Amino acid sequence: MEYSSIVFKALSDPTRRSMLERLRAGDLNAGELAEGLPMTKASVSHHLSLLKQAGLVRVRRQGQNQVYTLDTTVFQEAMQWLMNFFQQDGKAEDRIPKG
Amino acid sequence: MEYSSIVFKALSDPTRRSMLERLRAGDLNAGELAEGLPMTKASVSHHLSLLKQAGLVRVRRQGQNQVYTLDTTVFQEAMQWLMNFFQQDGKAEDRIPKG
DNA sequence: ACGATATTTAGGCAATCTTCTAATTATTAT
DNA sequence: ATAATAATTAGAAGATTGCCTAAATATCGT
Repeated sequence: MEYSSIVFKALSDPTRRSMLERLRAGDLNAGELAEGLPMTKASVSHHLSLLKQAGLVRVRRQGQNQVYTLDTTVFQEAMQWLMNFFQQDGKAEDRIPKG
Repeated sequence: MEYSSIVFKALSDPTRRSMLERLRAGDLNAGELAEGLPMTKASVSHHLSLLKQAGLVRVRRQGQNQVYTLDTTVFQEAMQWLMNFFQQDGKAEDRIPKG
């Protein structure tokens, strides 16, 4: 699948977006990410695997835990795709000055 | 479904993204949007219906044609969601100065 | 009103997605 | 080595997606 598709698909699920939002405040392990979510840890694990695939998070083992970190690189790429709609040869009335 | 989900899901398909990119250059009718795409007009119509649902395009009838226009409002909203990851109480090393 | 053109809607099929339970792997503590 | 804890993987069910063909709707020209 195309890379942009993977990223936007990953962002299209509310559960995954809420995980990403919680990771903004700091790293969390899989168990912590599962807390409060109305689904099993197995399902949470599956969502995490998709986020990992999309490059939106990285993971490292810390003892018994898998610790997840937000990877902001891909966010910037997705943002850039969206920004191109305004900055790069778009219609005049939609254009934003380059600064 | 949540609004953000609808928008990101709409953006997650390469066919739909390519349609949006072509609409940047100017309005196109359904037939023109279908040209060059490896699928039937019915399928293209289905994709257009999803883009409309997401608020990414608007449509008006012009004689026999349905003319599609890019609606940039929603792009800005999606962009804002992504920007929040950097500007709003993110981790220090990811933060971008507010200007 | 009729036929041609433009587009959407309906119904169906295969693939993918989200969730589950059960089984497996990895690490820690005894 | 064994038991406990943390997390993933496997396999299955139900919903959704993306595509198709066929039928329906809307407009235009005669």
